[in-house]
Formats: sequence, C-alpha cells, structure tokens
Amino acid sequence: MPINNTIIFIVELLLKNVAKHVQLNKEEEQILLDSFVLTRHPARTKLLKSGEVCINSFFVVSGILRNYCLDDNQANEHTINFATTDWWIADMYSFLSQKPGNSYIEVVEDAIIMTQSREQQLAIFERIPKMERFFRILMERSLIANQQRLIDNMALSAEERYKRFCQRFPTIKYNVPQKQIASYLGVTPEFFSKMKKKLLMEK
Amino acid sequence: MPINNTIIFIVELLLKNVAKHVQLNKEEEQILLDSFVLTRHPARTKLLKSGEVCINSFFVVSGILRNYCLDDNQANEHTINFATTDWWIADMYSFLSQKPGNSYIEVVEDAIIMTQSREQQLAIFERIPKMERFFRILMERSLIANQQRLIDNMALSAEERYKRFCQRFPTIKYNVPQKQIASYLGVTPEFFSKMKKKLLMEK
DNA sequence: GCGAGTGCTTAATGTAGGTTAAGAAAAATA
DNA sequence: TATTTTTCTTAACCTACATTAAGCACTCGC
Repeated sequence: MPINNTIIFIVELLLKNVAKHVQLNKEEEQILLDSFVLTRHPARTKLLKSGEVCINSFFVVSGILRNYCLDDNQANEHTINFATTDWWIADMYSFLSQKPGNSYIEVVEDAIIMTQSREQQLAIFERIPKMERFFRILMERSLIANQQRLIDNMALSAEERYKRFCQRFPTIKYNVPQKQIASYLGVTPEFFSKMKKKLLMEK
Repeated sequence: MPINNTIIFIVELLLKNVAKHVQLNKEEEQILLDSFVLTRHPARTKLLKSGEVCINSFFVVSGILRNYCLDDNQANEHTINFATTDWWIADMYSFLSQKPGNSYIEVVEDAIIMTQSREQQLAIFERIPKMERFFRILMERSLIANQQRLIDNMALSAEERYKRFCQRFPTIKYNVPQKQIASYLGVTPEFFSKMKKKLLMEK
C-alpha cells in the first residue's frame, strides 16, 4: 500500500472511531488529528514501565499492545488488558492522575499506533468540548466491560472464562503467547495448558 | 435535626461532591438540584430488579445501598458494589444503555437518597456541559477502582482482599451481613466465617 | 548455523477455598 | 411474645487450581 493511502487509512480509522459517539466538523477533526503523533514499534518494545508516569494514551492502528502488572513479589504477571486495531489503551491510574504507576505497556505484535499525551487530551477537552463527551462514553464502556470481567472472574470457572475470552478477542487468541492469555484469565500457564488439552479432547 | 437543616445538609452534600471536580455558579447549582428527587427507603427495599431498565442513578445521603447480581443458576449472589454516604451507584450497563440489566440494587441499611434519571442526566449534560466533565471524572475513577479490584482478585488471597476491603469500607464492615461481604470478596459465607476466626486467633 | 533464552507440555504433589449438612443465634414478621 | 426466616458457625469431605520440576521445542541475537 503506498504511503499516502496508508496515512489516509490511519486517519480514517481514528476519525471513524470518534464518530461512533460524537460528530466533529472538518476543522475539529483537523485539530484533533494534530494532537496525535503516529509511531511504529517492533514487538517487545516497552512503551511504559512500572514506576514511570503514563504520559500518553495509545490508539492502536495495527498490531497488539498489552497492559500488565506484577504482583507483590514480582513473580507473576497479571494482564490488565490487550488492545488491537481500533482500541484504546493506557495505564488508566497513571494517565489520569499523572502520578507514577505500577504497570507496563508492551508491544506484543509489531504495532502502528497513534499517541496522545494527557496534556494534549486535556487541551482538546477545552477546544472541542464534544471530545469530553467522547471520553466520558469511552470510560463508561470500559467500566462496564471491566465490571463484567470482574463478575466473570467470581462466577465462572477458568474454562468458561477462556471461552468468553475467545469470543471477545477472536484474533488475539492465535497471536499472543499462551502464558499471556493465562495471565489475563487469572490461571497459571501450566493449568492453562492442561485445560486447553482437555477442551481439545472433548471435541 | 429540624427538617430545614436536614435539607440544607443534603443539598450541601451533593453540591460539595460535585465541587470536588467542577465549579458551578449559583444558577447552575439550582438547575442541577432540580434534576434530582429526594427519597427515603427502609432496609430491604429493592430499587432495581434483574430484567428491569435502570432508569435512575442514586447519590447516597445516608444508609447503605448494594448492587449485586446472581450467577447462571441463580444460586449465588455476587456483590458488584456497596455505596454509603457521598457515593454514587447504579447498574452501569443498564443505566447507560437504557436496556434491561441483570443486576439488583437493594437498600441494606435505611437510606436517604438523591435520585436522578438517565433522561435528566443527559438533559443536564446539555444545559451544564461542565457536568459532562464531572461524570467523565467519576467514570474514570470508578474504572480505576474496578481495575484495581480485578487485579486484587487475581493477585491476592481472600485474607488479603478482606484486609483491603476493611480499609476501603471502614464503616460498612459492621453494618452489612457477613454473607454480603463474602459475596463482595468472592468467597462463600462458610469460608469467610472460617477465615475471620483464623484472623481473630492470630491476634 | 549455533547457543541462550523463552515458551509449552506433562506429571506428581500440595492447598485455598468450595460443598454439604446441621445446629445455634439473631432478626424480621405477626 | 411467639413464630418464622435469615444469618452465622462448625466440621467432614471434595475439587479446581497452584507449585515444583523436568524435558522438549521454539525463536532470536550473534
């Protein structure tokens, strides 16, 4: 794909994502686009490390990002979320408070992303109040999804959670290491391996 | 406390809660207040049942409310959240989508609450755009708290989660049935009882 | 192409927390 | 106050998942 077409595709992806919830005019669209920076990163790049302030939030154009943290003794990873094409991701606590966080954001699969700093975001809220609405709705939806995941973790077995995961992230299933899926579901890689085998044999 | 003073207290509680994040002028404050209805309910009142649309969100003046759902076989309750004085509560999915939800909101301890319908809320967003910001911030904070709880559920033992619960809800601990605390922590009442005894003996 | 790390699987053993059941205590209702 | 209902506790037994440890299969940097 020629570079110009690629850039048109990226711009459209972001604008359509916003247009799902609020209508912007051409001028507003341009102001919004100017507040983002387009970057590419190979797999394994760490975009954020524990202890740092999460200055930026990321809109994923292609590839896969992952937000995770370590438990108290630094022994186990817990995946907070994955993000693929057309998703937003950040360390919410650190990004919103602009204080040091305790999570990591890493590139799982080579990624093209649109980056917006908290400073730029707040400036956009002032210049385009409709974007305040957009992020309110984004927060509302994240909260609902997160609440549902919490309930699933309490009410469902690991097997059922895995089935829901496959529905929610149909593509991710084949593109991230199994141990990362396990750490999203809240089980060990060993148990996940056993569970997967059992599911295969049942078919 | 004479009725007039009581009402002044209630109005101040709500306005101060809003003032934590946005500054309203007198006129805006009045418009906001007019969008709420003040009601009282005895313990055990169900303000919302599974299958209903969550028309209203609630700001708790006094007492305790609880949002919970049942699992697939209707056998176990899972507490999504408690709300005491100065907290907001609703079935987020149903309130935001205005579609039937699958959770309950019940009064755990006799309560005085300020009720605002989704319709009124959306009207307020139009009349007082600053309130859009207020609810964005409220959603952001709920999301952060919910994400932390999810991580705690994956990373911590039931005992550690109980300790955090006691820190987060210092008053609730003594005012709601233990089985409801257990259902918030994600353990059975029987195990919770055993765990509490163990904690007492350790001291 | 080679070596070092990383990820996946399997299996034996361990444990946090669930289930069932029954009685005692407390609280709601009459 | 009496009666019913709900809540709390205890104890025996059960299970989903964790831990440890080992071997094999990758993939990535050199």
